[in-house]
Amino acid sequence: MDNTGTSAAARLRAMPSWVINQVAITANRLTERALADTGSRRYHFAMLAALDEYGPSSQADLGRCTGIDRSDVVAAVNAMVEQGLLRRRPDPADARRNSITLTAAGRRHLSSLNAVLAGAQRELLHALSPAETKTLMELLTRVLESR
Amino acid sequence: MDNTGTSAAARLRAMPSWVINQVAITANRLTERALADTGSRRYHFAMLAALDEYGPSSQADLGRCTGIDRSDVVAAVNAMVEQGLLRRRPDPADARRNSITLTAAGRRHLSSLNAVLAGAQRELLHALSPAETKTLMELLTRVLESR
DNA sequence: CAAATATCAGCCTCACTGAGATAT
DNA sequence: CATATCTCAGTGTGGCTGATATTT
Repeated sequence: MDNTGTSAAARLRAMPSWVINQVAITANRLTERALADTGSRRYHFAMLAALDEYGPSSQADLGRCTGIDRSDVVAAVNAMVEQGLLRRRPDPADARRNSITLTAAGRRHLSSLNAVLAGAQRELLHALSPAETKTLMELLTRVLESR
Repeated sequence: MDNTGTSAAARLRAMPSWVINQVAITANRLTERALADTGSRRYHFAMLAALDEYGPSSQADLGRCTGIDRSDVVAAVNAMVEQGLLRRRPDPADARRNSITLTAAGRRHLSSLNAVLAGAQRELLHALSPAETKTLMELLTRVLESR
């Protein structure tokens, strides 16, 4: 072999799961780099965005609508309560639940994360036209929703 | 929130890096499950496929054409030499390198992995037509090659 | 000399599991 | 009772870093 150009094996380049994973690795690198100076991680953004969209939620619901495991939700809520971005209170209507709410600081923080992450998306997809990006998203969404 | 349908937040569903990552998680789950009874992992398959395609290679080249880190290549080669799938010899032409070659057992093993992984791809993409799959792969490949 | 290779030890995040306590 | 929520402790992989020894 003489792989000067860092091009991957044809067998791998033709395998959907491999290509998808490589793109995901790239995407995660870019988003992590973008978030580096914000004090937040990807999980944090996902939960802030969900709370902004749905309003006060239980941790279980938060996990469901972000795809984050229940036990990782606990850790992320802990961290963000500590940072003053979230408030955690017992849910008066169901004592099993915590009611998690965005604070004003959390809402401000979310909007700065939005800007930062929008930049990462552009970096990731700069080779695609808007129409192609739309097509890509539709296809990926179909794959995701098919299970 | 009342997220009975497990549908994700709109903000996340609209973010390319999030959707790509979710699909990658799904893909990795399916491929790992498919490989479960084979004694191999994804890294092992990637390296076997590269060796089959390019012939005997150094570990550094193997890492480059699979996207696997140099230090993880060491571990994977160790495991597969142990299993009798690979042979590791010093490269007579360059004493810094090891020459890694497929054994007959390695070649046989690779073709059973091929079958198993083809099934996982079908599972992953069953919601897409062949033409859509092709489009998806083209777009993802462009994203990958743009960096 | 600088650059490339192989190896080792170790880090961190993420995705996930299992079990327990509490409440519905 | 079964089910749901929250929490904790812990696992395993994957992607990555830094250092070292050796060779080109």
